[in-house]
Amino acid sequence: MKSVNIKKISQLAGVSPTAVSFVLNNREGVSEETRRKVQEIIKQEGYIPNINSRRLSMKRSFNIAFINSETYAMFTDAFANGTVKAAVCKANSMGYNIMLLPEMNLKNRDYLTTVIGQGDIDGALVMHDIDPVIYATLKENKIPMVAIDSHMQNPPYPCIMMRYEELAYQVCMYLIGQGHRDIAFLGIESLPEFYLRCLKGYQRALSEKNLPIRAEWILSAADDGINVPEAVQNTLKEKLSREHLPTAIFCVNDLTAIGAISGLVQMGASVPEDVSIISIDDISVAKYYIPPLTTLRVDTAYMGEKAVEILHNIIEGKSEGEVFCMDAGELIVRKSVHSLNP
Amino acid sequence: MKSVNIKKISQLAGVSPTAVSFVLNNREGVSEETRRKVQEIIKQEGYIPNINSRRLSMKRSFNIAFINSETYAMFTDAFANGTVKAAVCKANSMGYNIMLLPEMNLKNRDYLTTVIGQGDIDGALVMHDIDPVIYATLKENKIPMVAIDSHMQNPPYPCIMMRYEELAYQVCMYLIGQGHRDIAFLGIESLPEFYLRCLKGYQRALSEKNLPIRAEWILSAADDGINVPEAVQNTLKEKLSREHLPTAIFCVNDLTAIGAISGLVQMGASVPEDVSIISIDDISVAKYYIPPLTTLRVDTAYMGEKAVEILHNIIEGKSEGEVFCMDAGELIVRKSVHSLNP
DNA sequence: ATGAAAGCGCTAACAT
DNA sequence: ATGTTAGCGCTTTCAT
Repeated sequence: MKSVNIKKISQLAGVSPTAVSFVLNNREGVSEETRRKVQEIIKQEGYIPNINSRRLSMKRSFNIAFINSETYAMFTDAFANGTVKAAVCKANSMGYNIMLLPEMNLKNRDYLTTVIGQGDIDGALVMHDIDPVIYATLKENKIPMVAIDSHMQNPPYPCIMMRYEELAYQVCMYLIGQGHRDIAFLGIESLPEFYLRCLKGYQRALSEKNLPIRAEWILSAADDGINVPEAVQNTLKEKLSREHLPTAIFCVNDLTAIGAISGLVQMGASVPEDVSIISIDDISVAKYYIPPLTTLRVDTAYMGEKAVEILHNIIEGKSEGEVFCMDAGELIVRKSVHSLNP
Repeated sequence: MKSVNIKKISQLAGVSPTAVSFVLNNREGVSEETRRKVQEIIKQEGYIPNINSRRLSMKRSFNIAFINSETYAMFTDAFANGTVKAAVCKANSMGYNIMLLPEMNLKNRDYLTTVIGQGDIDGALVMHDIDPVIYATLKENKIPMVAIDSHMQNPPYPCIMMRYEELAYQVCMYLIGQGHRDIAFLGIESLPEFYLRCLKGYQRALSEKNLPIRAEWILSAADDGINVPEAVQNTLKEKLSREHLPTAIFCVNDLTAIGAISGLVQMGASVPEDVSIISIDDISVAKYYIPPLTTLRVDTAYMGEKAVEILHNIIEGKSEGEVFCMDAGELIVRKSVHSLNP
């Protein structure tokens, strides 16, 4: 197809392929005059270097894999939307392609090994956390990775983290500020580390305001990580009775909040009149839900970009990787919290 | 890193690199004995051929790009979830990687040109439809593409299609079967072709049952393709009055239905008691919305797989591409439609 | 059926 | 600063 290659460019410019290569890679070692001449020819011919040749000689793929772990489905995770888009743009602007890998079950794990063996991955990005087996595979093969929004308290790998305890604290303080005293906590078991961190924030806020922490109001849904709202819905109907309800529930994320609201409505309670709901994330449907969710927004786009930057630095050997903590989020006040203040 | 290459394998097996290459690619021209011996050595050494070398010599990338057009954000399109996952798995099983490209605005279009110029794409997949400029770029560069769920009536490119007129008809007939006579149509302007096809089905159903088609009940929201529910919400509040409402609205997709419901609720109407809502898609939140949506489910996973198959055949020169029509969908009856039958 | 050898289009070490 | 040349690890043509 495209017959113009580095050799042809070098001939047209009257220089050696090396000179052209240097110009292409912005390296010094060519005179300004040569550089300009080469650049002109390149532009004139619309020349774009063949990436595969480059890959072969440099033993690098310029590919970053987006890996999904077995228990996690990125494309049903509303949270991931902003992150992925931003990561793709950032990666592209830095010369990487983003390669999409399937959810990592046993069969697909072999595929990962193959792709790595082929030399087709320079690094990997992961949403939230990574299956230990997959992580081991990456490590064995010296493929650097960065987790975006790790839920762990002390993640063993480079990642972008939110201060979830802090966020939970902030959200609960808001509830208290609105006059709530009977505040329940609602977490999901598929995200145990995340659960614990949020719970800590909840407990700290209540303690600080001398509010009793009642065991009956620490709720958890035994979800499978996929159908979160449904599991939450069932949990609520099972564990709460219409007659004895908290005035507010802090749900660990929007999907949980959605499940909670639909569960409460099915029980005949109304939100926010009977029970206020607050959560963390601000996923795209949050503002169209009924009632629109009051939730703590997280800057997902920035997380995606930052993750790519960190990964790049590891790939280039400029860094060992880091745990990057995001600043706190922004509370988006909508309609799911009712004020009890006079 | 991995120092084992085809040469080493050939030496260990006591044959030529050519023989090994033939074995790797399942080509004839080697004796059964040689083949077995080579396979044994390959297994023993855990040898995986270098993909970039392969790409260079074959002038093929084994990459399929997932392209998003400017006015469309795949990761906020709940519909795309199932499709993308299935497409990735299928593509991988056929030896392709899926490369994620950013939304195609002007700047990113240059990136597409670059990626193509680099020789890094064998074919492209697109959700719904593709920007004409992007399509032209692909065509100029002889990059085959397949659109998944094209909304066009007569798409000029290979694609997977739903019979939306048929689906709309089916859905409206269901409404009529539930005793509804005052049925409104609600489309979105960002999807004009899709709008028209659904409208046709709506009109056909009503005509067939001798129901009047009233201009005032053919509603359209002037959305930007991104914040669909919000635009729909506003449209409804503007064009409908609480006193004069249809008993049912057929919304062209779930996101539109969500906007419609929240708009109606804000107007003081209740769904489905005052107004029934039905739509097409069955996106993941559909069953958690209040009320849970009655909607026509589309087999998104199958669409993704089929698209990859068709694309592969074009890439291999086995086919010119085709327009593949899906069978009709499955009506998921939940709570958003109220029966008016005695 | 088998192997030698010439690419594929770059990068990089080395010589000038 | 510039050019020569030898890879990178495959596929493929062409002899044998």
